Amino acid sequence: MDEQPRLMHSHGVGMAGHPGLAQHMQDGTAGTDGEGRKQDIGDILQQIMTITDQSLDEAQARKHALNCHRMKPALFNVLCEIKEKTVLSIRGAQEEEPQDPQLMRLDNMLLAEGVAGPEKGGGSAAAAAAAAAAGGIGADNSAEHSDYRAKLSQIRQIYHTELEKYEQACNEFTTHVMNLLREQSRTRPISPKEIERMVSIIHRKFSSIQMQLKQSTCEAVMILRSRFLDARRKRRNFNKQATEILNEYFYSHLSNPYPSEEAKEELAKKCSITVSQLAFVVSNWFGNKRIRYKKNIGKFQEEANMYAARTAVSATSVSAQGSQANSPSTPNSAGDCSEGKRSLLSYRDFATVLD
DNA sequence: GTTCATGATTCCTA
DNA sequence: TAGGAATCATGAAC
Repeated sequence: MDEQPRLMHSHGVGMAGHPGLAQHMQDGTAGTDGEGRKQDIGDILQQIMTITDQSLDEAQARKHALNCHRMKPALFNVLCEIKEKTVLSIRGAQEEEPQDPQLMRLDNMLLAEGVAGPEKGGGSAAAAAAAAAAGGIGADNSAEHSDYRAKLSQIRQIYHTELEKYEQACNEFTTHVMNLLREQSRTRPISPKEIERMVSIIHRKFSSIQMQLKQSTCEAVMILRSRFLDARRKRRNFNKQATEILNEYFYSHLSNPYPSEEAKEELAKKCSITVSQLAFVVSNWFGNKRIRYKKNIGKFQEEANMYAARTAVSATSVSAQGSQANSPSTPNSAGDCSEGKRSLLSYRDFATVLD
């Protein structure tokens, strides 16, 4: 500590190796005339230049002396306070912004799509919803559905990997900066608050990078979703077996071709329509079939006869054991046909007559 | 490329 | 709200 007299002047405030500067700061009167001022500046510059001439050991020793000086904490506290009251406080006020609504939207969307948050059964409810909206037939559709789920899962995986990378990088960088600032705080006034602020600035920077990642992920999900949903109008024909099952039902219930919900579901299962809303697909089929049969009974006559014959054979073989047992549950009874649900037999009869 | 068959969608009505 | 009717869209056959 024999260096201290060199470091500090009589009033206790001085910078290591800069007595002239300390003196200048201290009395504030140096250089009242031009010559004196020039002399002071020259001294300061000289002292700065001599710093570079110092050996590393000497510099370290000075640094250590400064760190150990009894007045250092007090001086740094004062300087920190001054900083707080000036530039940093202004910057701090500017930095306190509410959470970005855009980021919130992205977060919500990623949650809704099942990309962020806990994994929902490997493919998310959104995938199921999209698949349901797409409807579809048999294995074809379930394959498409699983394709959608697989792709969504890939997106999810990439998103989480990237997110993890960003978080890791952010943590590493934050730790590095914090260590650096702590180290620097020995030689220049840096308050813990300032370090905190710096950390939050870093976090904000990284979260803006994260936002880009979230944005790209959302875009990818949207593209995937639109591709999948665009396939809604893509016609996937029922396979032959499914058509046979539906036709069989249709012609065997020609007097009332309006399958109940249960019957529709049963038919859908029989036709291997594996996704939700399967009854909806069957409804479409029956809707189309009814209208087309009605419009062109003559054309369907042969088909009707064929299925009628089949039903008759089947009914004979099954005999009195209840021929309906093999077919999906009974349709809405012909007796309660409303105005819109007319028997198509009358149309066939007319057509037969007209033929 | 055209035509046909047929699944899907939309609008309207009872 | 379910079903009819019209229409669109697309796969398959030629």
